[in-house]
Order: sequence, then C-alpha cells, then structure tokens
Amino acid sequence: MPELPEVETVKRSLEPLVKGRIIEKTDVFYSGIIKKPGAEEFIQYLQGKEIQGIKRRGKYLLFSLGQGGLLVIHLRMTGQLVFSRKGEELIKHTHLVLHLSGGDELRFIDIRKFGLVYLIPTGKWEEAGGLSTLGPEPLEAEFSLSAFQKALQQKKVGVKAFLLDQRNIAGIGNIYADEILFTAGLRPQRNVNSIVNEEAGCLYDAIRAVLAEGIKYRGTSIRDYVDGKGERGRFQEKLKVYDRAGKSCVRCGTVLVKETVAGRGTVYCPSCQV
DNA sequence: ACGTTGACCTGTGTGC
DNA sequence: TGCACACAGGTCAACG
Repeated sequence: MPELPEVETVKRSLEPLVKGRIIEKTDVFYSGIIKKPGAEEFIQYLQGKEIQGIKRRGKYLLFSLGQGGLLVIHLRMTGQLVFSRKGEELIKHTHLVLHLSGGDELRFIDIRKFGLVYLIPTGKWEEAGGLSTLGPEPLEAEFSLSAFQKALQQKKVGVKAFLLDQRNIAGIGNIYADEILFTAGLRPQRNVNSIVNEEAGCLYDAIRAVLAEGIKYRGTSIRDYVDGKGERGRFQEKLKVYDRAGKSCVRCGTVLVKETVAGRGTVYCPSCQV
C-alpha cells in the first residue's frame, strides 16, 4: 500500500488520536514482524511509555516514546495501522495491538507479513533497516533542484529505477513513480544521464506536484490501503497511468502500454512520454 | 556500478 | 466449481 502520501495520511490521521496516550499493554500475535529487539523485550519496553508524537521519514513512521525510545514502523506492501475502539472485533492478520490509556487500541494488520517494526534508541537510525540511508524528503526544502540535477548526472540508471531507489529520494513507490513520469513526460526506461536540465526541472516539479496531490486526496486505495481511522483514500480516481494499461492516454488518446521496468509492472504512454 | 531474479507472504483475478 | 498461474503500494540478498 503505502508510499509517501499514504504514510503521511496515516501519520496525520493517527497523531491526534494517539498523542499523549500511554501504552498500557502490548499483544504480539505474530512476532515475525518485530525485527528489533526480541518480542519479550519489545513488550517489556513499551509498557507504560507515552506516545509523544509521530513523524514520517520516507515510508517509515516514527513514534517517539520518551526516554529516548523510538518505535519505527514500515508498512511495506499491505500493512495497516488502525486506531480502534476497545472491544472491536480483531480482524484476521492482526499481528500487534497496543492497548492505550483511555481504552482504545492501535492495531497493526498486515496480510502479507512484510511489514517491519523496530524499537530503537532515538538517533540510532542505522538500527532500523534502510532508515539511515534515505535520500531527501521530496516535499521539504532539503530537496533542491540543483542537487537533484547533479544526482541525475552522476548515475547511469533508468529514471524509474532512480525514483524507486530510496537512497536517491525518500518515499516514492511504484504507483507514484509511474504517475510522476507521466506528468513529466519521460519514459520510465530513459537513462537519467540523458536527461537534460529542462527535463530535470519538469521531473522535479512533477515529483512534488504528484506527491502533494496524493496527500491532498488522502492516498491511493486500490487494494488494501486505509488510513489510521480505517478510511480509504481517493487518489485512485485521479490516476492517469497506473492500473490503466490498455486504456487510452488522458492527454493524447494513445493506448497505454504495460511492461516490466526496474523489476516492476510499469504503465506509460508510448506517445507522450519520451 | 548496474541489472535481474528470487525470496519473503497471502489474497485475488484470470483463463482453462 | 475447481485448479493453476500471474500478479500485487516494498525491500534485500545473491548473482552475473
């Protein structure tokens, strides 16, 4: 499910509901999602900790717990973090439940079990998978056009592979990569070192515009994605290429094609993406 | 340095 | 209806 706009929407929907709450008890139903530390220590540590706030970095959610503790969650493909009232029936694939003060629960649900949970000391980001090697946040000022152009020139990869590599830019996944490339008018296979400055400017603008639009519509719910209240997003209604293979291009009418690029299903317009 | 592929999992949609 | 197969918002490791 979750790329930057989805994770950001989860963060925004969840934060007012859980901020200031105390974790009174933790249930772990599938310990495989907890990467660090062991399940026992994990449960022990959380006991009595306050959720002071939530941050997002790329596709990671960071829960600050006070006393220097950070709960890091990555939803991968099908993970959901949902706030639930006490007593609501546990649905299948619920792997983790945080029981909060006030009687509500924060539940981690994940059909495919790819999701990851880490408990790390604040600042020790290298202990949580790829968190420490993430590139700039594309919607923040730290993401500058000049640095972006330079990064493009330095590499020799297809532009879709470049966008998907979290070390280059944090938070773009398969759906938004295709939408961004359509908006920028670039073929996914296009080598980044062939991208001239004007095109790089278009791509830079498209990255920011498409991701911002995704957040505005609260994410893309094609399959499993829901926000922290269990509500679906609406950006699937705005998609121009993703999931539209065989349909006509909204810009020029040409039939959109699908092929594998960078190991992922990729849809583009063979006529207006060059 | 780069790409491709398979692995991790479960569910859904398709075609026979 | 049943079955087999491909494919799915993500990353990693192994290989060439």
